[in-house]
Amino acid sequence: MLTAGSQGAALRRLRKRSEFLRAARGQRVGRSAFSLQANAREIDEPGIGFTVTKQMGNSPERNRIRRRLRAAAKACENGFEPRHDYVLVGRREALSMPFGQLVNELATSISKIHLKKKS
RNA sequence: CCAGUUGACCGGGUGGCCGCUCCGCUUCGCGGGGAGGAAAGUCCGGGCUCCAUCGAAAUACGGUGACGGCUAACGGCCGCCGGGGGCGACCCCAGGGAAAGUGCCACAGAAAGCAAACCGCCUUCGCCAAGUACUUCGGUGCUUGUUCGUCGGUAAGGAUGAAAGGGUGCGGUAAGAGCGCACCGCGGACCUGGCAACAGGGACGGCACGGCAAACCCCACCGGGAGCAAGACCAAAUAGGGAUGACACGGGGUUCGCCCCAGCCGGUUUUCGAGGCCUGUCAUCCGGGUUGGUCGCAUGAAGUCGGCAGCAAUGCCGCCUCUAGAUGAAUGGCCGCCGCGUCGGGGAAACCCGGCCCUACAGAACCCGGCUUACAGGUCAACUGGCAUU
Repeated sequence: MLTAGSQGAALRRLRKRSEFLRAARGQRVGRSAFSLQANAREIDEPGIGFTVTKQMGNSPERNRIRRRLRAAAKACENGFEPRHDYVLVGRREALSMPFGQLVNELATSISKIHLKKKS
């Protein structure tokens, strides 16, 4: 199932409703293109999930938001810390924002959310 | 060339890097498949599944509605008819029944369905006036006429309305009127053509039978309900409902396997009577909910090409193909090149340079056949009306 074996940074995809609810109880950081939620988990591999609600647009637009966020998450794969679950909630800005900016904002959001947690 | 009508189609291409999902294999990898014409709205029709009935019919309710055909079926499609619109190609139509019955026809108008009569027109009579004849000078008779009243006639004309009991013309009449005639319209036995809807002709009738059924209704035909979160199965864990059996509690018997008898009072079973039941442990079975997984799940009324039949929808035959299967939901992210469009500049033109956009509508969720709605830009074919040329 998993393309395991390579590195510890392989991302695990969240699929259960309970996993999303658990992540939503943790820290969160907001940006114009997305909102990042994170919470600790006992599994070593970091988990990532995506949420795009119906208010964001029709079905092709929602798909596009989720795919761009997924590609951005893949780009900062090494930034995610183990033993944590992350959920990205999409916003409409994710459609039009340049991809480089999207990746930068995600990287800073990840470091910020862990800084916030320690304080 | 310009304007238009109808039908069909495309809906970016090609590479690089990094990914997702499914399938296969020689499994630390490799190879292959991977959104649409509407996938949409969920408006119809089916397949499939469960429930009910296990047979259809009836009632109720809902739907459809010219005629003929196609289809698994349809409210779909094709052909044709009728009506309406357009110079035309062509387009639009919820297109059965109004002498089965009930009901409605606002406002206006005299009157909205039995026909009736407001103004008007005409006749009789009365009153009045004028003229005239006679006169016993008081009047009487006759003729004509405006206003008014009255007994009637009439539906030409006016006025209202979406609609006023055929239309136009001539004759006719006191005035009028299908009262008579001609043409048109209407009904129509019958004849001809057509499978039929219907079309053409039409003796005769003298005009009667207004509209609304998207008002109730009548007629014909069709329809059981819910839907893949249908439904089937597996596993785990949790609380503990029901049934059956064994053991344990009193007395007696015993061949030590077990058998027989008793169980008051009280409580419960809605009430009364009868009957049944009451405690604990263990085992088995049944039932209920939760979570996860597997199947359902893609070979089908399937598609390409060719042939035949048919005006067509469509059907038949042959060959070949396998063509997405996700489930917090894959089918993508980024970057080049080409192409399209558009804007600006240069140029006589071909074209060149630069910028923008690189697209519209929109994402499979069990599967098919339709309908409806949305859609940037573009292509092709047939036909129509003009203009020019030959």
